[in-house]
Amino acid sequence: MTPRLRMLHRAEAKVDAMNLFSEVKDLVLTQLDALVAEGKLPEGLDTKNVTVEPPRDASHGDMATNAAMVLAKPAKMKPRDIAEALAEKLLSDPRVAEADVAGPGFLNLTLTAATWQAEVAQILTHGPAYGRSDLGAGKKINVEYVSANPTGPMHVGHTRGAVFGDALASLLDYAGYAVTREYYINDGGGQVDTLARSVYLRYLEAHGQEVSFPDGTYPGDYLIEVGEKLKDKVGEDYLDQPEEVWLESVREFATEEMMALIREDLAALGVRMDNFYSEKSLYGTGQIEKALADLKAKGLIYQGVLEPPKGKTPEDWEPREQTLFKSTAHGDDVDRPVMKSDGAWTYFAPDIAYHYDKVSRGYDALIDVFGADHGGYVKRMKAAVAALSGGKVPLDIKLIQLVKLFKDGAEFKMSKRAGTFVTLRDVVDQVGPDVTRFVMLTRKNDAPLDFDFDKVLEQSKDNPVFYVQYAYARMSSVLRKAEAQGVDISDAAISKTDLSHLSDPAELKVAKKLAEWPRLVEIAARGNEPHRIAFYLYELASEFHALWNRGNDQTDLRFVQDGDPQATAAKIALPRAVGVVISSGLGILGVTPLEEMR
RNA sequence: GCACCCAUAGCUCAGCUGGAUAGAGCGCUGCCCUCCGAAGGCAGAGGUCUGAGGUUCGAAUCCUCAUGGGUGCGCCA
Repeated sequence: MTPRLRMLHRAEAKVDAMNLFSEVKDLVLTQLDALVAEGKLPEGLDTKNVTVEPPRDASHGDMATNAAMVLAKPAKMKPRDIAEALAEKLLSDPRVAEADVAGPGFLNLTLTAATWQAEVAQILTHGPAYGRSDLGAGKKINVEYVSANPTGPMHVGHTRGAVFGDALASLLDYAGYAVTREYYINDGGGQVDTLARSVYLRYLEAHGQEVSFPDGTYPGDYLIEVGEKLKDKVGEDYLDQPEEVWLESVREFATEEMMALIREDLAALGVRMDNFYSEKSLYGTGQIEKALADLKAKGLIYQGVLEPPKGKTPEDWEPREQTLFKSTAHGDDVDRPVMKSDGAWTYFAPDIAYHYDKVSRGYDALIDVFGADHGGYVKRMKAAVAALSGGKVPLDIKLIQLVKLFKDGAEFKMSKRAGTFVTLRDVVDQVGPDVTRFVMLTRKNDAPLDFDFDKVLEQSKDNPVFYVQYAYARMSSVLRKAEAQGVDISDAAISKTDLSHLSDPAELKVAKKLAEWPRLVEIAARGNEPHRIAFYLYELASEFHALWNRGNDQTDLRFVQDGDPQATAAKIALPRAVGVVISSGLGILGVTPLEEMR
């Protein structure tokens, strides 16, 4: 093995300072180096595929490494021979109790109880910082989410995207990135004109006129108030006036009103943006021109005529020459128009300019959170960012699938026309922000989500929100009881207690689950997958509930030892550590832990 | 027609960027409260991971094809 590879190992170890799995992986790599030095392994082996992870079956041990199998071929040795040599080396580490070769060449490791006890102590010492990672190494990352059109209140579909983006941003922050949470306001296109016309109708209505809402306007009640506010502001000035007189001013007024509404919706959900970026600000300021000039300089802008899509040619199709972006140069299927045949920008042009601006602001990575119906734009956006940044800034686009609503046991279909339109407010007002957020994260972003109004409020184990909160409440209850016994329940005091009694397999099982937390954070952050946090918390809660019930017939496993404050003081470390991790996890999801279930 | 996403227990879904005998919850069967919150726990039954090839020590995971769903496809954002 080369010195360069050894240095890589050390760098990894530093990154994952508090991750026990990484520490053991580092140990494995170090011992592989030692075997090389002793001439028992050939030099120059590539160890990048060596992993240390929890085995699927706990009876195999605490951790398993595939090192022997990965290295067998390049080393031209039998996997079992490598595994046995490595096992002997690893046993010299005080943390390793057993090292067994199994199956095709797995090396199963069992760690000493003291190692797990030390991990629990780490949790109590570091508190919320336990599990924090510097995986991101302070790199700047921009997460764009929600970006709902400023034409009305947010609905349930937006809600899922908002929760996902917000949790992802928190997760990345926890994993050591410098995160910016950003909202792109689509205030530059035709739909804000439609909004302005709709508000104008409500304005007329506020003046006592009878109005009707033709197709292509927004008939929603939420604009009534805006029409009245407009009346308060401008009085009769816009009555009987042509559109040229009022359109621009009403548009601006209405957009601001809608953004105020959306900010309130976001606040109700507990989402706070760092930055609102206006599409309109890109027009007439040379920004779009600048971005396109950059692409043009790279030879990616040209005049051309697109082929009609095969199999589904629009009836009114006719070939037109347009200004096109050569997105096919960066993986797209066809080139995309940036300027219409009448000389106006397409929506794609400001999108390019917006992402150009993000790149210019020096972000190391970008993430866009879109609705699944925008799946068709992924390739072109990635192509644009790849071109603008010279391939230096990765863009990950997360598509959020639909939310299906259920009420009274049946699917609840939304329809703007029928007025059965469920807003973010409807949901948050009925079930609260915490439940809304957690439930929205109990599915992968690209899987459809069923949201059942009755079920999410149910207090039973098939409601994951309740199940996790219940575990936290039980933990809190235990601490209250301990305190009533006169035990000092501060984390500082608990962390100083002797943890060597934590040796029952049932207790160690919980400690092992806790030790997975830092590793899980990194896995979730690497994949931009906050849902993993929610699933982990459910599993952790499950382990905790199981241990709790063991106390029913095995009294020494109870956290509160009646009439024995000393024993209690020692026993509450584990539940408290569970509480710390649950609290951290819920914090990433934006959910407040409950100390009591009421 | 093309592109992207998806297909895992009867149902709803996980599956840690290729690991060992594929896991939870619901539902079903049988147990556990004079005892820290039973709003919970334990045990059992339930699978050709849609199908067929391929890559390799090893595939639910990666590649190709097929089938079945979802989304989108210039002058709307």
